[in-house]
Formats: sequence, structure tokens, C-alpha cells
Amino acid sequence: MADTLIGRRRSILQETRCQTCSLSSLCLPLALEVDDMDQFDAIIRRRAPLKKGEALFRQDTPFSSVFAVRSGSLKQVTTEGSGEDQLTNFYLPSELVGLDGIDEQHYPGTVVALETTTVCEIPFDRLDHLAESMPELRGQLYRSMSKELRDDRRMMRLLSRKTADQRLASFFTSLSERFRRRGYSPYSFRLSMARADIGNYLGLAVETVSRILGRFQTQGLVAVSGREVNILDLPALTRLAEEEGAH
Amino acid sequence: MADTLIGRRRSILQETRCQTCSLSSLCLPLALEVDDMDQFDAIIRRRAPLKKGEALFRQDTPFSSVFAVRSGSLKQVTTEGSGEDQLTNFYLPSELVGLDGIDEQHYPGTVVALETTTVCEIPFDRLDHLAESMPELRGQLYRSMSKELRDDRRMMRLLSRKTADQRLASFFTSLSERFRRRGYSPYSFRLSMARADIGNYLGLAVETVSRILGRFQTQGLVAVSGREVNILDLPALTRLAEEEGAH
DNA sequence: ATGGGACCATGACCACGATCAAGAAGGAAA
DNA sequence: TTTCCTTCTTGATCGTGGTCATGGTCCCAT
Repeated sequence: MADTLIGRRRSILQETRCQTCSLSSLCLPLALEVDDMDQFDAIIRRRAPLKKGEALFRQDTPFSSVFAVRSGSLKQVTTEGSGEDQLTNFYLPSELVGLDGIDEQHYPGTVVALETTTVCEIPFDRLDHLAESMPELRGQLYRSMSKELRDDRRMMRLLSRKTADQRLASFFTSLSERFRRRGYSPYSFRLSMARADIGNYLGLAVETVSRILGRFQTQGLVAVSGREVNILDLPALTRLAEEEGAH
Repeated sequence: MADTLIGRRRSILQETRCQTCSLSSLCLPLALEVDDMDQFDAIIRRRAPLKKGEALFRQDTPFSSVFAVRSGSLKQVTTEGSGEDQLTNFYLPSELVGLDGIDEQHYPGTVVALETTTVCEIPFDRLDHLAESMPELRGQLYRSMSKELRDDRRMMRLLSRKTADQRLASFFTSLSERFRRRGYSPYSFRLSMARADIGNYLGLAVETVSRILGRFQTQGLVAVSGREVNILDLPALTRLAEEEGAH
């Protein structure tokens, strides 16, 4: 009875079940059997959609859950002692937020919605408990963390070896690829983040981002209008992104 | 009988058992009960010590094990398409190498010994199998990966916001702290890596590393002679490391 | 509609650190 | 030892991208 009530409430709010989620092929439960997925379903918690600018959680609050992005997008920002904010990541649907909080048992940054965003909350202790009996889930969890490690290394490479143009080109090709994998157009999309966010993320001043976007435009690589982006020459952009160093 | 033979051979070669390893309080088996530690012991494999310059594994070879550093130190280097090598990490005793290979099932970089180095090989499938029945081990594994994520984010911050001086200062304070945690002097140590490695890691030209080391010297922050380092004013160095941006 | 604030574009200038160049010092092998 | 090669230091120059400054544009609330 309690089950049906909960079931009812969920389906009224919005579909929460992984089995019918269009992201399931990219998300954590990937590779789970139907039975396992039901169990997994049972532990995830829906949260009310976040409005633009709202925080999913704040830096230094105790770690308790990881979150899978269902729709929308978020940014992670860390503030350190004397310094300015540093934007360390953007999260798109199916990506897992909060994994870097496990070690110290608090979140190392504030995660903020860039637009209206829904997430699935996955209490970590229950996730771990399930993982005990589900090798597939365990593997997927390792893989998520491992992937994030690899992505971080890519980012370090970008930050330490690429010119401003190459950084912007990487940013666009990476976004393009992530949209493609999620079934959206890899050529035409809307940026949910401000120029300042892009600059902060890429280690560039806002002005530089603007200037280079302008240059890309005149070079016929992309057409940018506000936050609408049309990628006109993806191969050229990819080439640029994969170059490194001065010239 | 086989047991005793193996046991004998091990203790002749060198002590491999976690229980008597001086690093056990920092390493993976941290927090394991005695019984569990025995099981853990049983799956790790000793490798012949690596000589300076030898590779533990090479980029793109299939992932099979993670490695715990027992003594010595290593660097991880990734080569990408057209680009130059990028040094993404230094590993010290008790640290875990290879975790970023899980996702794509091959190692994303070549790991090379900076000096004579011994490691414990931990076959990942067996580690995962043990983790199934040992929540503590599982937790420790998550924590290791999570910590690496956090460290990576710190590195990104360094690369995108810090000046050359601040980077060098961070590098020294970080090394100092890592030595301290391992029971070595935090003030006096020997660098196992070349200036070029430091520069590559920090996103600086070798020449810049040299120059700034010189400057640190005249400022009385450190005394450097070749690869011997004496930290003279750790507080000042720490202050510098924690600053950010231009002035 | 209109005003105000955030966001974005563009110009002028300058500094940090890369690059080029040369030489010194360290270290391994004969 | 001497040789040779790698590693390190120091100097001179230059370019990318940061900073400062200004004006334009978008968007939202009233």
C-alpha cells in the first residue's frame, strides 16, 4: 500500500524510473538486469527541479548522496581561502555529480543549476550497499570515477599546453560530442553558461573568450549569436582542438 | 608446503606482507581487520624493483592491475596525437597507480620510475572480488579515487589561476606535506625528478623553473643544490602557494 | 514601453612567461 | 682521469593573453 502510494506520487510528479528514462543507456544503471534495476530504482530519490541559479548543494556541506543529472545542466564551483572562484566542471544529463566528495565526506564545491534542472538523488550508503551484491553496478561506479579522472587529465593538458584558441575549440568540440552522444544535434545547440563561466573554466579572461568567438566567426568555424551556437566546420575545429602549443 | 615455499621466497626477496609494511596506515588495506588483510595480502603480487627510467606499464596497454607504490617514485606521462608529452602525476609510496585505466580498460599514460622503485601489483578483478565482501576495502577504494579527483581539481586550479611562483611554491609545499605524512622530514628532501619534469607537470618552461628556483633561493625561502632541497621558510612558501592570480 | 543590471564586444596597453641562444655543471662510462 | 651527453642556469627578446576602460546589447521587472 505504501508502495503504491509512493509509486503513484512518483508517476504524478514525473517519471522517475530508470527503465523508462531515456538516459539509462548512459547513466549509472547501464548494464543492469531488469531485477537489479528495480532495486536500484527503489533507492533513488527525486528532487524538485532546480531553478536557474539554485544550488544542488554547497561547498563543505556533508557528503551524503551522488546525483545523476536528468535534464538541464549544472556547474561546479570551488572557492578556496584567499582566492577567487574556480569553475571545475559542467554537468550534462546522465552525468554523475558529487563523486569527489566521498573522500573527505563533504562536497568540495558548490554545484549550481545553469537552467531549470532535474536530478536523481542517489544516497551513497545505499548505493554502496547495492553495489555489494551487484558487480555490474560496482563496475559502472568505478568506471564513472575512472572516466572523470581521465577527463580531468585531459583538462590539465588543455590548461597547461593549449593556446586560447585551442581551448575554445576543445570546449566546442567536447560539447558537440557530448550532445551527439545524448541524441541532440552536434552542430546546433544553446550554451547554458555565460561567457564568464566558459572563461573561468578554461582559464581565460572573459574578454579573451569574446574575442576568440569573434575570430572563429569571421573564420567561418562557428556562427554564434548570443548563446546560440552553430558549428559550421567541425573538422577544422577538431583539428584546432587537437593541436597543441604555440603554432 | 607450497605456502611455505612462497612465504619463504617472499621474505627472502623482501617483505611483501601488508601487516608489516610501514605504509599500511596510508595504503589501500588501511582499516582492514587482520583476517581481511591476510586475504588481501594473498592477491597482491610483488614485482621486481624497477630501475630508474623503466616503465611500469605503457600507454594504451590493456588495463589489468592497479599498483601501490612501496618505495621510490614514478611519473605518469601521456602522449596525445600530435602533441607533446604531458606529465600528469607524480606517485609517492602508498599511492595508487592506474586507477584512471578502469574506464577504458587500458592505461591512459605511461608510468615510469624516477629512481629505483618497488610496487605491489594488485590485479583489479581480484581486488574487486574481494571488495564485494569487504565494505572497508570498497570504501577505501572509493576514497582513493575520490581523493585523486580532488587532487586533480586542485591541479586545475593551479594551472588556470596561479602564477609561476605560486605554482612552484605549491609544488614544494605539497611535496613537503606528502613527505611529512610518510614520516620523512618535511623540510629536507631530494627531488627524484628533473627540472624538465617539474616544468612539464606545472605547465612551465624549464627555464622558468630554474629562474624561480634561483629567486626563491635569494629570497631565503629554500636552499636548493641540484636536487637537494631545504625548505627554509615553510610558512612564507605556504602563503605564496595559497595566493592566487596576478598580485 | 522603459529603466536598470547583467552580460557581452572591442580597443589600448602592458606583463608574465615562452622561446631562442649560449654556456656551466653534473654524472656515467671508457 | 677524460670524454660526452644530459641537465641546469642565465641572458635577451618577443608574443599571447590579462587588465583596464568604454560602449553596446540583451533580458527581465515594473
